[in-house]
Amino acid sequence: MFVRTITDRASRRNTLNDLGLTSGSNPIVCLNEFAYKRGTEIHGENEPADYVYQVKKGAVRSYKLLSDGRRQIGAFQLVGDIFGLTNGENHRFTAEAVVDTTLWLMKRRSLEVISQTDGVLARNLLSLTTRSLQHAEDHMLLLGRKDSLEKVATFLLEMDKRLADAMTLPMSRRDIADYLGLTLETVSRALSRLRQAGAISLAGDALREITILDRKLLLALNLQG
Amino acid sequence: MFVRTITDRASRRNTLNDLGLTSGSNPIVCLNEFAYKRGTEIHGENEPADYVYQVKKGAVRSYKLLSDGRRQIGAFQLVGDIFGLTNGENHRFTAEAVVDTTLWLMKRRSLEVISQTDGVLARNLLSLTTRSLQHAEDHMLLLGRKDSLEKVATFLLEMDKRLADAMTLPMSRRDIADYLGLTLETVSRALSRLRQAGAISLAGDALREITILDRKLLLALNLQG
DNA sequence: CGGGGGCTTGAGGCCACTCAACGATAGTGG
DNA sequence: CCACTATCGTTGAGTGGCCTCAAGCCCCCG
Repeated sequence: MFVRTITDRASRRNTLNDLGLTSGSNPIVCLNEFAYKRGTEIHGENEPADYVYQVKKGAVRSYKLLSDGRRQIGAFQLVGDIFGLTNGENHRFTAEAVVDTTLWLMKRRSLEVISQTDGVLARNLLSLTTRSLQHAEDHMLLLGRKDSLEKVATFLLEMDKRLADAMTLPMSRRDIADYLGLTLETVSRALSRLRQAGAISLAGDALREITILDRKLLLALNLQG
Repeated sequence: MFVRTITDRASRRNTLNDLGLTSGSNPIVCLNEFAYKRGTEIHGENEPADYVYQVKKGAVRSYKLLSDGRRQIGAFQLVGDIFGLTNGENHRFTAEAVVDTTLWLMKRRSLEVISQTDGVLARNLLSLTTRSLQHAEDHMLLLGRKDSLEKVATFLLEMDKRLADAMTLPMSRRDIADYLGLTLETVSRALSRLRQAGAISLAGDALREITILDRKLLLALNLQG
């Protein structure tokens, strides 16, 4: 695992802009780049939240565990996503690298201090939190009220939108299952049914290259309001 | 349904304090009291969010619907709770009065304007959003990974904590079911099993007075991290 | 070539759902 | 006062969707 302090201006400005830091007037946020091997932990649940992270490369899963090992993944963080934000002192999820992943790190304290005087940053922190909340609200509907085919269809449409180019899923069937509240076998069966129905095609390494052939069919399964 | 503008200082100060408005320096937030009959809609999903609400008396359910009528209640708002906060222009839930309910209303615009200059208010808005997010995160774990008995046990402990005095549930079995991702029959069966196990007792109107007799038993079912 | 990890597929079982009957309570109107 | 109805909750019987367990395939890698 290697560590490097970002010194080139371009990288820093890019990230800071995502948080809406206004130029110049702010002290410099401590910003590091950090690489995580596939499967390693980024932060644990209930650990002190010292850093806020942004995905530069790779993908992250954030999850909670029950004491007997059942796992619920609350969200996947993909390139560009910011996570680790919290008002309290501790993280509420465990975060792990799904694949080899590079993150930008910021000191949480710095953000807190700056947001006291920088209204733009403060509003962007609220905006990020609201976006997480909205995702969680939609996901509650999925977990509580959709059947397995609908869950997988919704998942594929979400990934299609967020991965943008060439949909190669970074996560395993087990990860998908723990995100959707299913077992990996049920996910696999749902994907097979969608493939046989002509909605998608599966290819590549561990059948993780997925192409959407019939979007209407998936949308029909992604019932909304 | 009656409407009355709050004019007495005590009520106003009480509510504003919940949001952390600092005294004096702020323009007065338009604040009304509004009564809703049991079952009536407070605001609809995707409607413009003009107001923010605080429960003075009663209880509120906030839910999403699928097009075929399946319903997922994301949260119950009880006395003191603030809801209707959103960054976007529209509400993301439909909110209905579970029982006859009285709310305080505030103009959302006013809060937005004030929070531009009032750091304390801004931070409290973030804090409220974070609390909602935390609840949603915990609820995802429940919906995705707990069985019916665990769900009902968790629900009872939540209500016990939040209702404080004399636990008379305001909501029906159907509401509970739509909150927990179950059917009303399954909720009823789970309650019966908990009663037979000596964990709770049921009494009152529609068997909505629930007393916790054996907290350990419920806690054992409320597995965590 | 053996082993391991990830995925699929099949067989069988179980938990929650569906459908239905029934009791209790409150409100309504004759 | 009593039917009548509507609402809410409980309980039983049977079904079905998802889980469990197991086998087998593929691919990569030592």
